Amino acid sequence: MGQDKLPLKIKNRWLPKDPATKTGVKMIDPTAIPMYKPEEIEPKWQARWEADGIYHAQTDPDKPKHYALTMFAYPSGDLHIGHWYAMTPPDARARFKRMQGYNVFFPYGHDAFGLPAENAAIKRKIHPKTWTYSNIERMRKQLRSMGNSFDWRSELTTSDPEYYRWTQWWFLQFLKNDLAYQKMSPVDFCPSCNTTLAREQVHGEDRHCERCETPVIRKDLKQWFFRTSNYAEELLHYDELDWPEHVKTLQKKWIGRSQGAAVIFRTEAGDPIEVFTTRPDTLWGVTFMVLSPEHPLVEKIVTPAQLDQVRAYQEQAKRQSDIQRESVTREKTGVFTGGYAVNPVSSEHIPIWVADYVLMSYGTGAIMAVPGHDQRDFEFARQFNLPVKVVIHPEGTDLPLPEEMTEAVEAHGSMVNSGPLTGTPEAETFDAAVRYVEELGVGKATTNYRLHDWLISRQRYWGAPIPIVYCPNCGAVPVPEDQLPVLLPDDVEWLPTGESPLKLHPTWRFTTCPVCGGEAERETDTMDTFMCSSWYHLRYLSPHYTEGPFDPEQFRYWMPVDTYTGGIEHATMHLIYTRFFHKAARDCGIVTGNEPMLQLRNQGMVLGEDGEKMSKSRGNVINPDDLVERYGADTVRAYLIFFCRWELGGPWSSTGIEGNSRWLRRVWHAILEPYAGKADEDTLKALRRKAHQTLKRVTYDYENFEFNTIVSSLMELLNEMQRAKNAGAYGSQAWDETVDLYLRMLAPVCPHIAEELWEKLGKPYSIHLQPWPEVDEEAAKDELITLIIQVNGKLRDRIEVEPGISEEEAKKLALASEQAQAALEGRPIRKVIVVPGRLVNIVG
RNA sequence: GCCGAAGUGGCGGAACAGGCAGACGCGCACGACUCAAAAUCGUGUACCCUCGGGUAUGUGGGUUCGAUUCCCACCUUCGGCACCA
Repeated sequence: MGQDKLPLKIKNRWLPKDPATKTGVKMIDPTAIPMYKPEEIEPKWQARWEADGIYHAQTDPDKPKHYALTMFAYPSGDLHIGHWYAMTPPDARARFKRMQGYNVFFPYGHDAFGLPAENAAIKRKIHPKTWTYSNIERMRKQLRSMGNSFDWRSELTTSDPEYYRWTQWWFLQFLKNDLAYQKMSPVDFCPSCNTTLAREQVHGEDRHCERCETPVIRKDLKQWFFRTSNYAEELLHYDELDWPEHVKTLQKKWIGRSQGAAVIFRTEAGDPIEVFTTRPDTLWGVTFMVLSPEHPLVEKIVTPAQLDQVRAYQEQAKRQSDIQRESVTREKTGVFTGGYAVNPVSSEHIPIWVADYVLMSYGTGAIMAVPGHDQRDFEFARQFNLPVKVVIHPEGTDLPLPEEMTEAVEAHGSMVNSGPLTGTPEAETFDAAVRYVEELGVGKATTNYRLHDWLISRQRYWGAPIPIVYCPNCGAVPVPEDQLPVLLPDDVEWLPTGESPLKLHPTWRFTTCPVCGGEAERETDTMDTFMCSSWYHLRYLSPHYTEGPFDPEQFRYWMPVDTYTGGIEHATMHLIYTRFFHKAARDCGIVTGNEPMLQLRNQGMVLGEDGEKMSKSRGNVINPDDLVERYGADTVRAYLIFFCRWELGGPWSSTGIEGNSRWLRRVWHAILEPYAGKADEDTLKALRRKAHQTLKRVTYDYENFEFNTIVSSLMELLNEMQRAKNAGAYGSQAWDETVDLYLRMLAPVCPHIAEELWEKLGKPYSIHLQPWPEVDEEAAKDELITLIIQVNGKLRDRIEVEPGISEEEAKKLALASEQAQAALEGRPIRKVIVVPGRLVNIVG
């Protein structure tokens, strides 16, 4: 280094153009300045940092810890600009925290199991394992080019047997503690991916697969579930968490708590039909019941006369999920079963219908229909000429006649036409109705949740095998822990047939029963990959630990995660699963604490230059490797941090990044090119003031994820430095102090150039291990402030005053302003508002 | 339909707690350097204007001495949910 000379033609850059401002400044030998060559300094420092292990986190009870975690990515093969955007600002913050004296742990790994590997395998005839691991190899290199301060010693890959051994172990712990169970149930099945999906992986009104958008179908399969819904209530509590409101709202909606009552109706034959209602106060308004087409009782109550119709309807409903549903305002459909139920409060006999607007997956799959006070029931009643009753009278309204109603009255009100509860005032209806059914022994208050148990079985190859053996004598037997991992065989036909590929393996599935030693077969389904990502933050702590999923000593020091960052798309999936997982693990006695991640922040998305989502088909994809080659990683980092608010994201601009490239070159030259001259005291004071004001601002911004203004503040400071330098500040104490602060503030954003300049100035290696500087409040203080003078809220004048100016003095100065007086046009002054140190508003 | 986020110059964005709207950057214009171009440096850059000022933060109201910021209604864009009983 230091060999490259500047071409002579740019020797007079930075020289003031106006002779009057020259103040005798003379540049000393500009040709001695090496050029800024990121392509040379970046790999050099990356190698050095890694060799020296400066980002290795070491447990140190005397130091405050900071576990900064960024969501690991699926190794799809190429590092996308989105990965840079997700990882670079958190890296800058982790670096800032490190300089602040925290013992920072910032790990990285690969979420390597999953469908794309299998799909690629099918398409290109490459083994999923080969594909995945070569992608990982490639991404490792790309990840290193970012210059992130990852602690690579903790790198993990979820498809390594060393990792999934413990994924299987967790499954066994949950099984042992009755948090995992197997049941036959209608599940969502993607006919294109040939596997079942968790409820969360089914999207949209047409209920399509999140990955391939094929509408899912219902299948009755015996599958494994986790008891996520046991934690529905606890998951609604966020007191310990500093999470974005938006994410909490999404989760709360997803969990879907609703309070109401469970009420048992009976068929005329005496079979119970339990329903859930949020409106027990409308019990006397029930005029029919509706069962979901899949409801088991349908078989029993359907009369021979109605059988054909009901069967046909059930068949059609089953196909429904196959069919793209047309519109939101679908007409209600349904069929009468021929059976009748008895209303437990009124003893009225009411018809039982089957309709697909009642979902088997919510509540009990059966409802009491109150067309007078529920819009859906109302529409159904009108469709099939069923009676409507009015039993609630909202205050201040006229009681409508059922035959004249055009919509249901959903408002609350006092009870009418409700037997012994008639006349109950609005405020008491819910409690009175619940008490009434409780006394009759036909119901009770309950809370219902939308959240389902988590279906974790997948009929795919590239995942962690579920460690279960089926024995004809002993049933489903867990594989003993000392026999883990249940290894995924390599020689498998992974073509999707709708069956688990492992089932087609000639030998793998055959084994012996761990209990009786007899012939048995392995479970051939694998686990949902969200299972792998629910606990990776724990494995990072000790990725090669063999005594358990993590080293408890490491856990005690590092957990919980202090800062977790990633995309919003995981709000109702990964982020619910991992919270559930931690709570379940806590209840198994394996971990302590209630929450795994204390602080959560989400980044937005980098869009293409056209403002649209980046996609290959649109041709608007930005490739980070090309950018690094052209500008260097520091410029790419700076641009990503600068160009928009991190949580919002925004469109990429290929001219915008030029600005950041220029900025770093200016930083380079401003600091390295010497000037002769002597600046006056005021210039130096102003320089220090700006430096410390910037430090104050930048410190706040790093702490609060306000990344874009970090870069703009540093740009402002550079502009000030340039002015001071032109005025002869170079080489002064104030200059040296400012440069020192500048590099420390720059280091988290642009680690390479900061390190290089730091070294060139003869400062001790490494800048990334230097302490974060303290703000000199005295130096940061403004000498003069601009006092704003308004008349009737409009700016009329501004005057320079001492910051400590008294209200009286400010008022006097304002009233003395000619501009203000002119604006008053002789009107009398009614009021004067003085905001100390800011403005005076004269109202006249 | 319900829930959430966001609307500020030609563009990306700034404005910590209701007090100078447009920091910083891009782009553009002009100038310097150059034979010339690029690069670099400098200056300017919301709109209107009768040059005094006036108008501007999606639209319309409101609160306030004062609103990009708070409240109400609406419009647009993006995201989530999808008959949840």
